[in-house]
Amino acid sequence: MTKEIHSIDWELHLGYLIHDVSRLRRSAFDRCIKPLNVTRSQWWVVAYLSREDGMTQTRLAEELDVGKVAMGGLIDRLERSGFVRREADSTDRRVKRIFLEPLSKRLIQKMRKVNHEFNQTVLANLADKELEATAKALHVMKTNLLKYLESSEA
Amino acid sequence: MTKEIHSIDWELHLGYLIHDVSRLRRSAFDRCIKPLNVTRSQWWVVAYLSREDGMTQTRLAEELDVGKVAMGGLIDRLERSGFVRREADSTDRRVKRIFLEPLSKRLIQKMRKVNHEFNQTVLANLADKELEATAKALHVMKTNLLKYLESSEA
DNA sequence: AACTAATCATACACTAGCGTACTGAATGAG
DNA sequence: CTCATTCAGTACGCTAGTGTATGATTAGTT
Repeated sequence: MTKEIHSIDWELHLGYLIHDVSRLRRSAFDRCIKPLNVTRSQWWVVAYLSREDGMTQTRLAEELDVGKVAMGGLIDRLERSGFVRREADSTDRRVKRIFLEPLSKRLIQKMRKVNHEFNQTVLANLADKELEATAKALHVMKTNLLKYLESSEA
Repeated sequence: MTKEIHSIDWELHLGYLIHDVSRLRRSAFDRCIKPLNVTRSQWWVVAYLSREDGMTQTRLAEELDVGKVAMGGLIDRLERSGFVRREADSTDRRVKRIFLEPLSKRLIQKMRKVNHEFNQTVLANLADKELEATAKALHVMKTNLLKYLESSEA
């Protein structure tokens, strides 16, 4: 029937879809990790620290593409929950380095499993080839967006 | 080189990509509409009202898949900016209906153009066929996610 | 008619993001 | 060496989302 769909339709459709999938993905993931007593944003901090312990706050903020203030708040809450600790840098008295506490190691173990199961759920009924094509298209969009954001930031 | 990529790689990759594209899309869109003096969330409310003026707050919250409290706040701000007005329902004294003010009509006109240009930018260098395939894959993910969220909400 | 249920909007507390302004510390130019 | 600049982290105020609780009002049941 609607064989000839104009590009404007795909534009809108795709916009909604990306928005929806991303939102639903967040909701679902949040529900998955609720029992672990850590929020999605907080988990990302721990995940990055697990690859390189002792980063500075500013560095973490850059890696996660988040403002320094937001990162400060996240670390406040993570520290209060006992997942990380702040430590003063020995050579530069401005910087505070963030280290994982034992509690986080346990979290990381549990999260590995949750992550895998979650992806299985989301990507069910999709062939590798489709996933590859989708990733490629999304990558182009990402490039377009980065270019746009760069060009208009002046 | 890396011809044989295991599905686990795509899982992760795709997760990051969806997250990134969605985030960058939001940032870019926010920057686009900054001159219009309305936020992304607020714009969505106006957009939905433009299709059916005079909805109740609860109905709007459902349509936009947002909590009633969040919707209340959005309407507070939209009302303060003069984009909408609250009106008491004549038959049910609990409900307040939201109506667009003239200021919104002008906004809608401007937004039409912004939206089109924005999509052109994001979807540059992508063929219709690729967009179609991507939309299809995202739709499957959306279905998976909805099923999961439904099943686990008990 | 009276009591209970559900419903609409709101209040409060929390997480999370942004932007701007600020303090203290380090660094680079003159 | 000193002064200006840069940089790390924080404070404050705003938007936006969540969940839970509450008051008012309506609707349903007995």
